[in-house]
Amino acid sequence: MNISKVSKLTGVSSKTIRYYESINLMPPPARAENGYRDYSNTDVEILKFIQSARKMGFPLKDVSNLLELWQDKNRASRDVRLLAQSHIVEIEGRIQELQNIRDTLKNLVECCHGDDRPDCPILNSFTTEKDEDCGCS
Amino acid sequence: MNISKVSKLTGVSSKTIRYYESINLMPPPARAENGYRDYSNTDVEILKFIQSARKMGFPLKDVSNLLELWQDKNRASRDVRLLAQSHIVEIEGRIQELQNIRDTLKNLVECCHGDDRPDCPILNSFTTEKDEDCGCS
DNA sequence: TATAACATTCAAGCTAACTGGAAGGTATTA
DNA sequence: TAATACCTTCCAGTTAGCTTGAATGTTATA
Repeated sequence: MNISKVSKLTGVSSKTIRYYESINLMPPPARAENGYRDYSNTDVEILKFIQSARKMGFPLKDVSNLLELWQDKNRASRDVRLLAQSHIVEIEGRIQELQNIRDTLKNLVECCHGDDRPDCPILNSFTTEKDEDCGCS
Repeated sequence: MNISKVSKLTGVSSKTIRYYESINLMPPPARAENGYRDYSNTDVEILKFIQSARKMGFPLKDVSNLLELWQDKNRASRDVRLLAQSHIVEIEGRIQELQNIRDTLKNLVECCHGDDRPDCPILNSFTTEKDEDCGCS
């Protein structure tokens, strides 16, 4: 199976597949007589695995760990669980941060008359320190 | 006021202050006789403004727009409001994405016995396509 | 007076995860 | 046989937002 076939099957671009190989995330595939990469079904499975983990937001470094665990017959599910849990914690932190920002901005937007007048509570909030609540709600 | 003073006042490192100047985000400050940068109170205000906007998650490009609006006496608060609103939309999208990922992962973690056994639903979910719900909840 | 702690510029490096392009070989289709 | 659509490698560029370092000059402190 050549690279573009795999690309179609997995949704990963050929460039990216070669990139994953270059950083040792994927094992180097077999080569056909003409020197083309020749992928097996196992290779495709690996790539699909990588894709799934990426879609779950795991960075490549974590994906690499997960791959190792996946291929380790003696792995403890605990290890994977721990990795997933710490990933969850990290994600929740980011969600929290974004929610704080959103809430503040929403508050400010509500206070902004949003017309031709130059007076703008959003901009004001960037210059005057203190609570982010404009008290208009 | 030299650069390290400003750095302390604003919490922005000297390096970063120079960087902001180099990308034309900050206006170039006056220079003392020795060639050192000599900042005014206005400069400090500008930097504080930049910091606030950055803390709200605005990318430098948006910060630059906001700065212009801030300094434009004839600005319409509408413009700022629009910028803030589109920023909110973007943030909410990211929150949604992260929440989806978190929910899926949480679900998987709950299904994972997390012990020495090799069978792991988290890893399995990366190989078997279909709904992400493991049905154990 | 020595030295430490500032300041300057310019260039390069970092992180993450790719993407683009050039130069060249191979395979398929008309 | 010609065109086009693949494939290969290797190097460089992208984005965002800084950070590090080198070489050099200035100021403040002991």
